Amino acid sequence: MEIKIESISLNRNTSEGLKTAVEKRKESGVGETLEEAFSRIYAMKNTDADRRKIAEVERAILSGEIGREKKQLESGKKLSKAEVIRLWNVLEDRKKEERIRHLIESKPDNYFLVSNARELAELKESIEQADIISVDCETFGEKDGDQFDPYTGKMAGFSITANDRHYYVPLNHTEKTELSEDDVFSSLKVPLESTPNVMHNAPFDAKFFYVRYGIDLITNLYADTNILSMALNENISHKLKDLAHAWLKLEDSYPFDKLFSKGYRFNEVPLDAAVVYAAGDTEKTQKLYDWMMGVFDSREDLSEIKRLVFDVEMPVCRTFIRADLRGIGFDPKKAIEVDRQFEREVVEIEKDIHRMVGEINLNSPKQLQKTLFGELGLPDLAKGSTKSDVLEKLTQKHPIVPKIIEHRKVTKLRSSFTQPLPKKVKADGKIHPSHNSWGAVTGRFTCKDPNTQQMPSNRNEIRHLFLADPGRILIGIDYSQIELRVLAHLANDPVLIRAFKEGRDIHSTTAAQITGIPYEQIEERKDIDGTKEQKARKNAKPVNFGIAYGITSVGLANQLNTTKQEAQKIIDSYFKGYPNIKRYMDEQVRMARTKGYVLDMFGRKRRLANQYRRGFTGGADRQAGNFPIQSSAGTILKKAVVALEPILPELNVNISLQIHDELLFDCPASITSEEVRLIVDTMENAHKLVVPLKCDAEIYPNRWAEKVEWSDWFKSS
DNA sequence: TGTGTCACG
DNA sequence: ACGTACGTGACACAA
Repeated sequence: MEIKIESISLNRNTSEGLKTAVEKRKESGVGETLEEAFSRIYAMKNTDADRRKIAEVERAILSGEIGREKKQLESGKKLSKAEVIRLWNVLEDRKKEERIRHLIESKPDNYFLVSNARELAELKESIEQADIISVDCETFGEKDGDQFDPYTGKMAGFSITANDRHYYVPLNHTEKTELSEDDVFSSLKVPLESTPNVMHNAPFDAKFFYVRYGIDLITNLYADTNILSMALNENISHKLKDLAHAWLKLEDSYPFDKLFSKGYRFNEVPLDAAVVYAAGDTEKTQKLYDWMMGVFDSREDLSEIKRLVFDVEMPVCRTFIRADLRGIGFDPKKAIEVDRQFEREVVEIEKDIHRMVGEINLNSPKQLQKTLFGELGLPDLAKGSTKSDVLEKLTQKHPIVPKIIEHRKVTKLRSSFTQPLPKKVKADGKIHPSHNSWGAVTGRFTCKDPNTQQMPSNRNEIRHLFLADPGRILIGIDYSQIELRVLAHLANDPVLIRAFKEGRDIHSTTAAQITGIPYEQIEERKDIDGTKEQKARKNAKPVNFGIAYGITSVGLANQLNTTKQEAQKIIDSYFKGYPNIKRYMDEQVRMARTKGYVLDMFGRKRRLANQYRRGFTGGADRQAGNFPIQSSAGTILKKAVVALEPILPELNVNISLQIHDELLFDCPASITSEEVRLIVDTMENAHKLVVPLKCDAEIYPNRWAEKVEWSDWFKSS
């Protein structure tokens, strides 16, 4: 590898240690001593990282390790901060070269580069003899490609660990081997697909193998060390190298960008270095897996979470790798059309706003602050914050406020949805999001590229851009009030339990508990505008939502736009009406404070000791109250996914998306109402609580969220 | 790179 | 007395 060094060393031969002022003056070369130059640069506005770099360069110059840049010296320029940073980069590159040299020299005897037919045959045999292998791939992006995207990125090569032998198979390196990609996969496809495997971040690697080479590592995916790691401790860093360091006490290994220069791609790494780096990753994965399984098996208290991992998490992980690969249809033409319409709306709003206050960048909270609280003199209710729930309260004070809120909404829709989404469409015309089935500390999913969990639900233009495949329809099935049902179960609260058993409206029930108005009276009069019953129910909704978050008077006051005192009264009467809920929440807080963690219904754990130590006491209390509810609800949906596993293929149905308490299914247009009921029943019976679970199904024949009535759809088809 | 804001459940 | 809703990811701005 070649690293360009643009500077020259003036003083490599000068003796180390103290130098005279004369020498320093000479070295700096421009009538300023180095000491003066550095104190000048130290006095500038520097970040902590900058200061570290400056100190490093100062040390290197004074020790003669590096000299100033030739170009700068010749033109008589004083040492600038920019030059210091450039010199730091040169030093960094030198260090990288040294690390690579060390890496190559330290190659263990059980690391093998697979570069010819004989070595390939050896690897094949190793895989065939192994009970389980670990797999990892190295990727890169070229031109428009993204190294993290299996649809546009490429695989430089992959590594395999089998029976403590660690192989790297280059596929796409600039340094060629005797093997083509065809040679490799015609030999290895069967053993790779038929041997149970373990990966770290399995969805990433499995998708690359499947998309680039049609290799299915999903069916035999046995464990993902990222998931195992979440099960053992959700709070730590789950990067492979960090885990190997923390748990295996393996010496620190450098991540890619600490080893190779900026812009360097893995396919450009010399093979003798690549093999050590890449095979090191599968060795770590394998050793982590062995270590973690040892921990799970030796500790009785971990048997429940181990069951959760292998009976629920791993099957769900596999299901969503397949869901992401299948993707979901998208309508980019319509997206552009909708974007144009939004643009027209924005132009109109901006005209109105400029008429009122002149030129202003509405995207800049700073400028907005100045205009609203400065020039217009509106009251600053929240320390200068201009977020929309604060602005909402000023909407009567000045006609510009509702305009700003509307402007925010529409520009948000454009910048987060109509503009970026068409760029996410792959060659097959579909969007392929990336679900992480245990991405959140609460066990919930996360999703990215794009995050289909945050498509707007109040305006349907965006969801309508997602399409059913030709000849097929989308069906969305969501759990109704699953968190409150879980809470009723966990807290064993008689009022809440009875409400769910009798199929009562839960917001009216809470309104009755808070106000003392009889439930039936609220139900009767809740649709009549201006009645106290309607108002009571409207106020009860945020209470029901907030209760699972660890409600506070300030939080509720903000939601209801009322005073802290008023909110506190509501909370007090809520807990008076639901005494067991209060007791349950207190119990979680006590558990978190004494034991340092809380548990959900299925043994999933949230460790909060650190939060308490850091003085985030109130926050940790609320997290303790929220976790069992959020986690249990999420796990019930995951159990439903597992329960559906044998059923869906029979019905020719696939899961497309997950939105926390909802699944979006891709179904044949010919699906019958009985078949949909079977899916609903399976979801409702995924787990038995003391209250019934209830699901609602919506039929979307063409576009997501564009629903037709159940009765209409099933009579016409 | 961190902060503020806002989309979702 | 203090500072608050829980959990995410994406984007624009300001350094």
